[in-house]
Amino acid sequence: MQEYDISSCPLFKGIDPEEQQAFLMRFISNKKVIEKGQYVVRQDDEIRHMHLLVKGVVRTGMITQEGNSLEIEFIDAVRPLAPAFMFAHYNRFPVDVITIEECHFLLIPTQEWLSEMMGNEVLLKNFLKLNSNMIVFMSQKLQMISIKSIKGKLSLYLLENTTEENRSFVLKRNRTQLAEYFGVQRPSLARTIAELVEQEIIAIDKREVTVLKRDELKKVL
Amino acid sequence: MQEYDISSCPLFKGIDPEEQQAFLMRFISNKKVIEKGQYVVRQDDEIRHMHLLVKGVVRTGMITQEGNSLEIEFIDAVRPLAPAFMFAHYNRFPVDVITIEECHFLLIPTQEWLSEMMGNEVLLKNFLKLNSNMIVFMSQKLQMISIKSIKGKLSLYLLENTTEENRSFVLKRNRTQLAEYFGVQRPSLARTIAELVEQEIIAIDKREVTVLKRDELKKVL
DNA sequence: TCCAAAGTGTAACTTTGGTTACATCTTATG
DNA sequence: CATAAGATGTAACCAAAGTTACACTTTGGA
Repeated sequence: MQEYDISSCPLFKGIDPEEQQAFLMRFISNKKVIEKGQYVVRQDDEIRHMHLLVKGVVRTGMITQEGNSLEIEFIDAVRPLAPAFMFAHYNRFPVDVITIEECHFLLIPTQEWLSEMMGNEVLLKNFLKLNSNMIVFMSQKLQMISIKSIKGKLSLYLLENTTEENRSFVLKRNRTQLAEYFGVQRPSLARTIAELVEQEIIAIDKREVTVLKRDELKKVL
Repeated sequence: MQEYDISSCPLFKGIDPEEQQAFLMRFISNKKVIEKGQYVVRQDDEIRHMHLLVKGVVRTGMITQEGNSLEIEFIDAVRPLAPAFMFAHYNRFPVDVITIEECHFLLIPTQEWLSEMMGNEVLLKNFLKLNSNMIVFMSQKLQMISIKSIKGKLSLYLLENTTEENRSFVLKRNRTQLAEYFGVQRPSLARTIAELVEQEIIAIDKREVTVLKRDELKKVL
């Protein structure tokens, strides 16, 4: 029988290896192997099980139907699929999931997953944290997207990455990626950056940005 | 001693009145009364307790800093404050919360709330559902907002509210509200609707919309 | 080290949607 | 029923960002 190591999954962080093994033993009989290039689940399929990817890689479609880049995400083992959606009233997968290579899943019925969490505080905490973190991430994304102007998005980004004291930072993304992150066209972003530089609100050298007039940035928001 | 009825809170749905009473008894000592017009919590305050509003009304600031309408929300008792954020790594309130009238809160330490959930499956399910529903809501909002053009937003909205067979439906919102929902200006929305009518893709009479050319709408997305 | 591929800045032009103003229609309420 | 407040359609104008094209720079391998 094939062994799996689920210790890399955030759900099992802080849980004894023995307990992890015991967990695996309980659900190994629910193993499902899916060949390369097949659908694991389709968008709007009802979620009846916790789908735990224990081996392989999958690709998911986008949550946002439109956007500058098709938001395709790859998920490596060991990770749960759409854990944040399984207990919703509309408990259906938000995206298609397709295998990139042969994948192994543990399918744990929702009710049994609930029992597992009731019996293991760490597991419960980890699951709650995963969901909560997802919400924090989405709120930030929502905040960014709901700012309409490029100048506004950029200002927020610059203000969040600097303080009064620490006026400089190094961009983690290149210009093209930054434009994608903001959901705008690259030349448009370049134009806006050039404007801020022109007005001496910021200075920029390669990836190093310095905020010169913090107040001006705040005024934009 | 004042009595509270928490049965209206989705967290306690399906829980016996006796259990609800027992719950209240356990935490009634952690009651906190806040006068009208005072801050309950501020944005970025750490969340150390489940804040259960058992009496009164609060107002929260907006999640989105910009948008057409300032997204102010009123919360009536009995509801928890920001339950989806309490277990996040960045476990801080996403918004300011201010009382509209005298409010009573039950403050349940995070760890104790966790224990309550471990001891009551229905409570746990309700809490998970609340979080999951929040995520579903946010995904939908994200999807809508991330479509850039008004034509696109409108098309998605129309397609979601009709089928091949059922081509008509009655708008739940008036034009002004619809524009707010899309996060666009009302005259801009009116212009776009007029265009779709002009091209005979839809027909509209007061609140009743009929999709005439479904394919054209799909083409937009 | 050299070269192809990717990233970047910039300019001209187009499209979209925001802004403002106003006339008309609808609705709620006394 | 009368009337005022709010909702709606429309048009002219303006600002912001998308689009396209191209030259120049940087980067990562061969």
